[in-house]
Amino acid sequence: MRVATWNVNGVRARLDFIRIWLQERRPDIVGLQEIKTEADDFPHSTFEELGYEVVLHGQKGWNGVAVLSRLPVEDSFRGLAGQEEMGARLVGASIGGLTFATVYCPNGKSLEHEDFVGKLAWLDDLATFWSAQNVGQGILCGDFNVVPQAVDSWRGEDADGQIFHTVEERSRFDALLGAGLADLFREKNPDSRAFSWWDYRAGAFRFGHGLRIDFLLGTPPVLARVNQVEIDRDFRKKKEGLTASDHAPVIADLD
DNA sequence: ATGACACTATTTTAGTGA
Repeated sequence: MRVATWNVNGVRARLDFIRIWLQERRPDIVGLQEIKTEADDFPHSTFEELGYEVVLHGQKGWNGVAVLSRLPVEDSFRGLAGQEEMGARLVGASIGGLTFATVYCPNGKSLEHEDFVGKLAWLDDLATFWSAQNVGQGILCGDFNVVPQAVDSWRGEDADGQIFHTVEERSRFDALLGAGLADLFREKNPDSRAFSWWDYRAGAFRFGHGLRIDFLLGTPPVLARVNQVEIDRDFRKKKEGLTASDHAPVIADLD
């Protein structure tokens, strides 16, 4: 089974690019973030034609998440209770004995902004939500907007304390790990300096100025099934003249 | 220090992103 997470930065603007990726990589289950559309404007037919069922939690213009599955979806859930005012940022489903959820965590804007406090609260509620599910085989994936360790930032320790790199944000990420979730990429690639996001501006991608903020987190039974995890850096580049998202997909292959 | 690029919205400029 192949699973993946990808912040696509607009599903409608990215549709032809996503189609190429799905046909080339053939994932079974995908968590998408920043689809930036409500359900009425979602390109349902494109995914049906490619063989995917869609579980969607969208809103107009901003945020929005979806799960794509080639396997039958047995059950689904949308939204993080009590956090509705933060937008459409969580969706999940039971698929093939797996609880698969994907999230687009709030950005926080700046350390002084009220949204930063909201980001921390949202992450607290996410950990509470996940723990309450008592998940056996489970994956929680998405764009967490947190850089877990210095090695995950192109600026290394020089970025410590900046937004995405604060003790407060890192402690929330660590709480998810403490709740039994493993960072699948880091487990399989303990020493890699690898990024999943690069700014569109200033040639950040070619200069290697990136961050690792997109994760596939898995419960212990899932970790035991993982063969390999990779960041699909090739799909951060233009394809057939089409503009890429500023995030690369992260892919894991499970037994 | 600032901005750089890309997306969306009853678009023609502004807000957001990380």
